[in-house]
Amino acid sequence: MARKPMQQRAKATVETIIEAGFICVARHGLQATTTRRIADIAGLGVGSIYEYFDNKEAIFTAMNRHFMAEVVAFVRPQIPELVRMEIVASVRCLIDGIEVLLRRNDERYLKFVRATLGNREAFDFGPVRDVLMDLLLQYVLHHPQMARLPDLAVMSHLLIHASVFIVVQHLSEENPAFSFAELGAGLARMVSHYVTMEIAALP
Amino acid sequence: MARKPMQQRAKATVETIIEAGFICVARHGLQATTTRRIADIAGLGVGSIYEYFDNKEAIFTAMNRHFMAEVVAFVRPQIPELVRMEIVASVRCLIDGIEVLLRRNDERYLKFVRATLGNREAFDFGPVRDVLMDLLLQYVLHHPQMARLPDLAVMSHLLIHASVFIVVQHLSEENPAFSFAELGAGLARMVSHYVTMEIAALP
Amino acid sequence: MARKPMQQRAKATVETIIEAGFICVARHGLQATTTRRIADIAGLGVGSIYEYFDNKEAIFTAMNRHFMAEVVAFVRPQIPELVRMEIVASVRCLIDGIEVLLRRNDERYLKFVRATLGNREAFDFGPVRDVLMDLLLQYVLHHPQMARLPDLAVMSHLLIHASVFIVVQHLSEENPAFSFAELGAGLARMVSHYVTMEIAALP
Amino acid sequence: MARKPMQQRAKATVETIIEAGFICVARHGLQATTTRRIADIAGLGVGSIYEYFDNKEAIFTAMNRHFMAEVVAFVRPQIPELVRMEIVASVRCLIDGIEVLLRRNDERYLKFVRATLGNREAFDFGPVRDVLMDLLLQYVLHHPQMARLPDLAVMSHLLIHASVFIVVQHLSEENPAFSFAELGAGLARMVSHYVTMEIAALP
DNA sequence: CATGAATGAGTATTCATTCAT
DNA sequence: AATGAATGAATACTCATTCAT
Repeated sequence: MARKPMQQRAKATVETIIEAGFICVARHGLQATTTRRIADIAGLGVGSIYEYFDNKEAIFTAMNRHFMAEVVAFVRPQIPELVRMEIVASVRCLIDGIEVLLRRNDERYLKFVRATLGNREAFDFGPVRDVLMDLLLQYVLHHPQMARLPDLAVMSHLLIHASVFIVVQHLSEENPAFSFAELGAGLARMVSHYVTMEIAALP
Repeated sequence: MARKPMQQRAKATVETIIEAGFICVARHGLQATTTRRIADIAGLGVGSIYEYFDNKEAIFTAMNRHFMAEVVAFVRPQIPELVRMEIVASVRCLIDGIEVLLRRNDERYLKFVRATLGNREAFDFGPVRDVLMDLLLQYVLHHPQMARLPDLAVMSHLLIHASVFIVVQHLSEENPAFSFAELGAGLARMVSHYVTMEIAALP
Repeated sequence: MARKPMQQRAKATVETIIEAGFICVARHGLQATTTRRIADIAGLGVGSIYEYFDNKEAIFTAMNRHFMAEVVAFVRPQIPELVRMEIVASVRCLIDGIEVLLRRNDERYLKFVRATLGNREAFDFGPVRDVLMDLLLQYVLHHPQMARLPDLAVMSHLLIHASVFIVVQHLSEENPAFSFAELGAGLARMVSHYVTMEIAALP
Repeated sequence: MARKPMQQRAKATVETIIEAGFICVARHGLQATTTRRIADIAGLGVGSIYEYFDNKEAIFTAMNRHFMAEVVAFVRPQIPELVRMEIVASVRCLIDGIEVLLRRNDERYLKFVRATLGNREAFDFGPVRDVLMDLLLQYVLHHPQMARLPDLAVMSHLLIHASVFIVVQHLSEENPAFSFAELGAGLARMVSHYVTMEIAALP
């Protein structure tokens, strides 16, 4: 059983392991990310990993948590600003920020997301979905006419999931047929039109 | 080196192996799909697999090819009909058909897609993307006003990729918050509104 | 999952592994008997062991079964003769035979018994206890006055268990204070006296 | 190198560790008794164990010594009484006492004996054998006719070893076919009869 | 004295792949 | 063409022991 880190040094070690995990996945892929390799990158013995993690899976879980927390920490403070913008601007602003975040540190996070996308356990999208839902809710509160949109639940789910996948997918493309900015613009416009039309259709 | 199957019997064996692959992934997951298990399900010796496939990866590639071909074979004949429908009806018709296809044989294909989604090599989306692009192109040819839409390339890419992911994602959900039909309807409406708005905006 | 050996060659391999197990325990002790060492001694790759045994424990179980079967195969055919002898002669005859058996092949079996004595799973004494019980029963049938002995069940259990342990214990002694023959004689005399006294005490 | 505990507190710590060892073996078995677990149970850091013991083996040795000393401390004071009894009574009295001792503290000692029986190093029977030999010697001195028994050395060795094993074996049995008291009685009677017969046979 | 963080050799087990029959 | 026995590199995980603080 993994110990709870009690000393300051131990806390740092945990961080080191998680970071080594990201580096390893980025460099070698999920499959080739072995406990030994993580330990090597972290500059630790294999055993040290098991001082803090019950098993390999737990490292991935921690990595996911770490990443999701970072995204949330990036998005949440911007919500007040984002809700005041027009839809197109808001979406673009958000997406551009996300791109920067995903590309930081040699695309560490981007590669992690790509690698774990298929893996329900390793990739738990929850916290980010929640903050995006929150953003959307706040947006609606600032734009009351949107509150009357039908199927808001369905559409927001659809929008959020699709966006995440589209973004990851595009950022992963080696030779994309068009720029990320164009993608963002397209996404924004689609949302905007949808809202406009639906509201216009309301009695 | 795996020989090219020349005889009728050999072709059948290859098919048997591919089918065993799908069954195995569906039953035990990608990780637990070993050559031995595939051979067992196929009722063959392990060695026999290597008569027809260079390595395990090649089986997955063949499975992907097989699956994609099936989707294409399902979509292509419907194109003439689909292009004559309204956007909403067309999208819904297509998506409903896809659902049936993915759920056939104990969700064999759905489980395969889900399992290989993160894997760029095992999941090569190409042929399906092409037939969908083709459908879209034909659709535009039948609805000339759409030809003037700006960013058609971007938007079709966006639409197709997002749809595929959204569909797989929703079908994988254990307790979806809304029905697949609602999802299809939402998707269709979004596309429809987008087209309407953009065309209206044209000079 | 370990395969059932289907070919002749496979059967031989299973035997080889079991024998290697005995050699390894004899040479290095139970603790140091690793799957790799067994494989090395057997002249096989590690993997081959797992073709026929689910896990390491299963090898020990098979070894125990093999050993017990050998003891039984040694004792059972002698029962007809043993039951016709006097108690002292019968016990001595049996015990001397057992010594030879245990000392065969560099004391392979003796060392195995010694090593696994404490291990309820690895050392399942059952089959030997049964054949000894059988011998005792037959003996009683040939010496009807013994049938009237009280506590026959208790005493036979006591006798058998004690004998096994005493024998193993003595054979394991580096510098025994007295010979194995003396031990056997003592054991025999004790049994004999007990029977004589108890029968004499009967009404 | 572990220091010799010089202070009172250190002595107590050593005792704590030994007791933790017994608890750990009783709870989790020999295999699962790790230094870490012992330290946890003792409420110490792992490192502290190595202040007092050179290695893990040394803990087991100390535990064995502790246990054997306890048995000796239990038996020795009773010798004067035991030697004055009849054989049957004496044996029963002794054995019943041993049972109580082994069952104390959740069968701590019984479980320890069972676990280490096969292990020559961890289970050194010496001190107990010596006190039992002493008891036997004193007994003979009080019953001078016994002094003329032939093979006294052999028989006492046989008796003592068999008894120890039989007792442990029976106490370990989940569903014993007969009670411990019956076993003790049987053992006592066997010894008694043996002595009677042998003495009667003397010239 | 006491600690717990760090270690790394060692272990059982898996599985894609080969190859003699 | 077909097989299944054999392989061994690779992997996750353990745990006695050390040592800096």
